[in-house]
This record gives sequence, C-alpha cells and structure tokens, in this order.
Amino acid sequence: MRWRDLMCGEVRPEHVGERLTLAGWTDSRRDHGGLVFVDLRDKTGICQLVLNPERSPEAAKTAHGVRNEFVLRAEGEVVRRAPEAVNPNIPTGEVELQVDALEILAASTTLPFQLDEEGVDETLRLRYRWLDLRRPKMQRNLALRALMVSTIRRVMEEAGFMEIETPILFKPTPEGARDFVVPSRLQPGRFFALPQSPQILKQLLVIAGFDRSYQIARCFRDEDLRADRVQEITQLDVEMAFPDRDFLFDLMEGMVQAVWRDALGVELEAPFPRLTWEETERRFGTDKPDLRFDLEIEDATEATRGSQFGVFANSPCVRFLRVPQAYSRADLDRLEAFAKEWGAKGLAYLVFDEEGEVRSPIAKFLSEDELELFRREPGTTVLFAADEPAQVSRVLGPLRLHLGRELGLVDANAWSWVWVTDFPMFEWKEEEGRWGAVHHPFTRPTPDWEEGFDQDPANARAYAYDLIGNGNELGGGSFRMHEAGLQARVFDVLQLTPEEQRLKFGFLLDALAMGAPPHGGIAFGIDRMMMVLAREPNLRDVIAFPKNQAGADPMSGAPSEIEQEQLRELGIQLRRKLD
RNA sequence: GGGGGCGUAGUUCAGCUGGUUAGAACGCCGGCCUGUCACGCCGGAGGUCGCGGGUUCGAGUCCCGUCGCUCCCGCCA
Repeated sequence: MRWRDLMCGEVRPEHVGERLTLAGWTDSRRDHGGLVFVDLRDKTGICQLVLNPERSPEAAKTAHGVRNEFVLRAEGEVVRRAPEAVNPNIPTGEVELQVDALEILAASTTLPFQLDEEGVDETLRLRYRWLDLRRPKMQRNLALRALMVSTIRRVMEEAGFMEIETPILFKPTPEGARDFVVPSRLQPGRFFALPQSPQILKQLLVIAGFDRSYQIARCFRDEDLRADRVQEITQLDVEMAFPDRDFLFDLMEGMVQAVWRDALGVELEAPFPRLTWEETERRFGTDKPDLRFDLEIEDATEATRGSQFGVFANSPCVRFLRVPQAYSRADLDRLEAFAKEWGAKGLAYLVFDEEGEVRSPIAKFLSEDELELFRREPGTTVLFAADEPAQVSRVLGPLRLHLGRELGLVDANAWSWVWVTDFPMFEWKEEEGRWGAVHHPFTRPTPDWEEGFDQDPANARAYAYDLIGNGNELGGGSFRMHEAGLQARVFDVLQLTPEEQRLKFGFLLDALAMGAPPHGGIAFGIDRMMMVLAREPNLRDVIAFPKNQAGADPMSGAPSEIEQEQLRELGIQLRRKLD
C-alpha cells in the first residue's frame, strides 16, 4: 500500500483528473454540515480536501469527526476549482482533492496552544516542541538550516577540505569558558570536558598532514545564555596548512555567497570590506559593526583640547554622533538615560533646530570656532561622549545601534558583511591580575609583533580576524603558532608556568616540536549564521530542540537528577540533596 | 552575581483611582449549515488571578517575600 502519491503542497493543475492519495496533518476543518473542507498539511504546504456526502457518504461522515492535527490519508480525484472558488493565497489554490476514501491514521488530543497564534509563551512552545515545529516558520527555518549545512559541505569539499571528526569527550580547556564536565567511570575521580571548540584537535590534524580539514562540530560552553547565545552550538571549523589570508577570506566569502544564493537567491557582493579593530572601534564603537546604516562616530578630541568646556578639555577622548533629528528635551533625557546605562556620566548635546538656532546647555561654554565646527544643517542633533577611548566606544557604539533602529536607518532588506582584523592580542584580566588571550592562546601575533609582543602585551596585535554579518560575530579565526618556542613565549605572557604548560598543553608543545607546518583557520557559528539568514532575533528559533535561558529543556526535563546507583558507579557523592 | 519586563480561562490578552457574580477573542464541547478557505449562526463548559505572607470592612489591583519565564550587564579564549 502506498501511503501517499504526492506531497500536499505539490498538487497542481497538471494533476487534474488523476487519482491520488495524500497524507498529512489537519491544518483546519470547515464543516458545512453536508460538505466538509479539510486543509491537509505537510512540510511542503497545504491542499484542500473536499468531502461531499453525495460522492462518498462514508468519507464525509468520517470527516465530521476530524479535528485539528489529526493525521489523515485521503484518496480521491484532483479537480480544478471553479474560478470563483480559487484561493490565490496558496500554491495549490487552483485545485482540490475530491475525496472518495478518508482514513484517520492518528487522532490528536486538544492542543495546548494554537499553531496559528503568535507570541505563545516560549516555555510552552519548548515543552511541546514537536507541535511548535509544525508551524510553517519553524519548518522553513530548519529546512534552511539543512540547506546551509549542505551548501557549506559542498563548498568545503570543492576547495579540497576533508571532513574529519574529533572527540566529544576531551580535556578541560584552561583559558576558555567554563567547561561542561563528564565524570569517568573507568577512571574514578577523573573527568572529561566537552569541547568548547575542536581548536587544538584541528591543529593536530594539520600537523598530522591533513593539510586542509573541516568539521561541522558541536561545541559546548557552560556560560549564561542570551538571545544570541546558547550553551551548545554547532560551528564550521576550518584549518589549513600553509595558510594565505586572502585565500581563506576568498573561500569564506564564497561559502557565505553560496549559502545566501542557495537559500535566498540573494547575490552578495564580494570581496567584503575589511576594517582593522582599531578603525571599527573608532568609527562604530564596537568590534562587530552593523554597516547596514551610515551613522558614524566622529572624533573631536583634538578640536576640543583647549575648550572652555572642562569636560571636553579634560577628557582623553571626545567623540560624537550627529543625528538627522532635532530632538526634544524629553527625547534627550531618554537618550541620556540610555547612555548612562552604558556607563556614561552624562550626554552632552547640541541641537540645531529647524530654524538653525542652537539649543544646548553647553553652548555657552563653547567658542564660536567650536560651535562652527559642530554646526550642522537645521534639524540635527550632535551627541557627545567624553571619556577614555574604550568607554567612549562603550557608550557611542550601543547608542549608534539604538538610534539606527529607532530612526529607521537600518534597511531591513540589506545585508552587511565586514571583516575585522588586527585585534589586540591580550587583555588585562582585572580579577585575576594577569593577561588573557583575546582570541585564544594559540593565536600568533601579527608579523610586526612577533619580535616584541611579550614586551608590550597591551598593544600587541594578533593575527586574528572576525567576519561580521549584520552586526553579529559570525566567524572568527587566526593564524596559529607552529613554533614551540613562540607558543611558549605566549604561555609565559599568560603566566602559565612551565609545569602548567606541560600539564595542560604538553601534547600540543610536543606536536609543535615534530614538524608542524605554518597553519591557520577559522570557525563559523552555524546557529548565528542561521539567525542572520532567517532574520530571526532569537537563536532558539533556528535550533530544533534548544534549551531555555536557564539552560534547561522544558520538554524532557533535562537536566535531571540521576539514580544513586549511577552516582555510586561514578564515585560521586552529592553533598546535599538537590530539589 | 546584578538590573529591567512579564506572570489573570487551554492560548493571546483586557481588567481605570482597592468595591457586586473577574471579561474579550481564539480554542474546546453540543446543535444547525452543500463552496468554505480566519467559514457562518445558536448555545455551553472552562479561572487556587504564579506561590506565601501582610495592610484593609474588602486585594487580580497596594506592600513585603518567593518562584518561574524573558531581555540586558557581568561572564562568554
């Protein structure tokens, strides 16, 4: 027996006259007492079934008992709809199936929420995820995701990269995020960690002679969650020997172009622009700039050095945004509150109103020259931040984004891609009182800094790069150290003692000492890239079975307690009962 | 760890300054209906107002605490 001859969404006028069997879920039922209409749905779409008691009394009778989400199998004849009965809103709208036999394959209880309702509580959606995933948007997102991964594999294979898997049970990662930990039964008291990234392993593969390898890898980080951050992610990991940055950038641009072409039919323009970290911090106040709108941060540090306005004169950095809008006092108060949330002490402003008059409490402190410098066309507000450069960026970056959205400057149909390069190599970790790696501890300095990075860690630059899409960090990579000596010098800056280096990374140092070629690579967050591709504000809507913000799964109840016996086998004792 | 928002029928929400029996829409149940596609019409059931305490003659509404979800900061090499 055939369950079905065609998918519901694929029925077309060319099938008129054919006898077909369809199977799917009941999207809706419209019961006219005699005549009954059923919209039958599968992942391809909807087809209308018509049950006419004059044609098949049995089937029509069955249809009266059908409810939403029942699984049906219907056999009948495809007929063309009368012109006035055509539904232009669905691809199958010119035809329908006149049903001769209807079979209920599975009933359904009353649903905990309606599939056509927007804004349903997310816990409920996650608890009944199998229902939530039936919604067209979720079906589309997961289909796009499958397509993305398929395209990525094709591009990587064509470029001569070989897919190699690496272990999920591995070693804790010092210098990284908090690890997910798995106890070992055979080695009581010892633990595996789930990988935060296959970073070291993919380097070892290159050292092993697999000079171009990639992997669609699961990575785990036990940190707090956000709309764009989950604990278990999927990433494309790429590593190559004898790397060339332009080659790598070309390859990744080609990959992104192919995905956008295959998934959306969109042709992205390449090469993508490149900005150094320093430049993007200065112009956009962030290391992940959203270039879908023009608003840029401008610098006035030099121009205000001798200002009568003390805040300007005494700040090491004065920058401003000019906004095509003459803000009211109330708006400015609101914007100041926003700036203060990001650590600003205040938000100085100059409003040039529609008459060209200046409204500003600081205008009286500014010289004519200064005023002229900032004067803009009527209907403009100039918003200032004055502080240390990093703090200025921390205020103006978010403010720029906020204004971009609020003023509708962001083109919702645009795509912004940009490489950010030359990141700082180290950052000072205040609470630990030492330097930490900005990217990861295997990233080499730029050629300029190989000599002296350990003399001036604060200013050293890393041979690292990120790919930013619509203001989201989608990819990041670096050239690595293939010289054991250079690697050891970096570990020294990170204040890892030789003993710790041995204990934690001995195998890597050994490998680097046995014929390691120059190498480098990149990793792309598949989930994040999906979020951007599908224009979803939330990562969870592009993942089939995500955890909630508390890191739990409302569907299965994971994480859950485990049997005492299991704990005993693992040699683990809980100090107190969890509840 | 910190801050903001939310929590009222199955779902999405309304409920003004505290005041009769807590409402609407959708869903659900029953009835009618042969061209609907958000079908329509008639009728009905359905609520520990997250939980605990307090103020009050009286609390969905005010206060304190607590739990859950969510967004953000910290954190996330």
